[in-house]
Amino acid sequence: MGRPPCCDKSNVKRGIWTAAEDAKLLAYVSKHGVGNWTLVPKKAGLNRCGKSCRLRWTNYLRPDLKHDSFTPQEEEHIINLHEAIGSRWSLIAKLLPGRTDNDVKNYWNTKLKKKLSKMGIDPVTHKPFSQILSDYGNISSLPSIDNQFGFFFKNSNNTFVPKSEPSSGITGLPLGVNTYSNMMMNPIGSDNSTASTLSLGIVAQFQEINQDSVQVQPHFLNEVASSCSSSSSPHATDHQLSSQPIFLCQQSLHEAQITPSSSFNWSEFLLHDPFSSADKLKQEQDFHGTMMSSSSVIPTLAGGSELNLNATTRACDFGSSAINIGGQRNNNLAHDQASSSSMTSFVDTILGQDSEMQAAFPELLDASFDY
DNA sequence: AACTAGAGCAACCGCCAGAGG
DNA sequence: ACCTCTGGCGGTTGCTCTAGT
Repeated sequence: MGRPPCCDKSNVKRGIWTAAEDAKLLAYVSKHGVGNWTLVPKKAGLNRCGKSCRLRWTNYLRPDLKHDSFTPQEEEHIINLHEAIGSRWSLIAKLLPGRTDNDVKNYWNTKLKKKLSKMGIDPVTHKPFSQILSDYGNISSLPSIDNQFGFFFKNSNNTFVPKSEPSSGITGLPLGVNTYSNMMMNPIGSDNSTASTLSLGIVAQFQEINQDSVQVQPHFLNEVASSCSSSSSPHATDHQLSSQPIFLCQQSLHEAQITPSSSFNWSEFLLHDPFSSADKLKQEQDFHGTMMSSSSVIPTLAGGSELNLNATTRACDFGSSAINIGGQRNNNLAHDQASSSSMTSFVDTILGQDSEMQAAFPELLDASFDY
């Protein structure tokens, strides 16, 4: 028959661990290392289930764990990763040194979900609520400009209402959220504005980058694409990603107009009140700066194939860097680079390692990833 | 001071894939 | 081949603390 049960669950202690128990477990693991967890409680003199010991060790006692609060960079990273791969906490935690899946999961559930909701962003799809509504065809009858901006909040009746604060156009729009999928799902419309022209060029370049990138990093892009498109097409295939026209959805003129404002930085948004007047002013300035500098930004995106991996990294760098595709960084570029450089380089490192792995194990390229 | 609601977090639950007998 | 267990994972629960009334 099979193995004996790891413990008698009816006779093991449960609940909060005491300091003495922690000390015993710590002493044992420090001396013998982690091995068969079913043997650990017996050898360590603990009246606990092995599973409970493993959990206590991995979530609390491990010496490499951080026990301080999450940094803004980690916060941004979690959001971006969640947008890219969903609630795969163990994966996300592996990209956050010193954090456990439980830490990340708790932080998401207690703070980040609420934060996103307050910002008018659906924490599941990472899309503005307005876009979700429009996806369901409920927004077409609503008038003009407010509908662009995802500033829908739940009222006391638990229904979404637009924020009453007048919008100046681009102000406070958290459109960097889901930049990748916004580009896929919110292609530029048919107006003749500078913004639209700008974005058309960007989307075209993004399409080019995207196609090349599929050749370079299919596994990576598949993962991102399948996740980002989960709300509307949860089972998007590689074929859909690589060959389907980018202009998948008919979008309203209003939504087309806002695309250039995909100049958004999580750190800025999360750390500041998005509706404060100071931030509004700053964001307006950013937007104007973007528009003024856009013509010089676009050519930098039109690199050859050697650029594409990096460009894809930028585009799918699930965050501040992704905004670069949107014809922007703005006047705060230097500041942002300084503040997020460690995270960006970290992501670049991860992606670089991924590329190396792909090169070393080309058979992985043929593997299907069904999330 | 007492009560309540919400936040934060540690721990448990249940499922799954893989491994051992 | 089959059964059972382990280890790992994501989801959920429940306890503790704190702020508000």
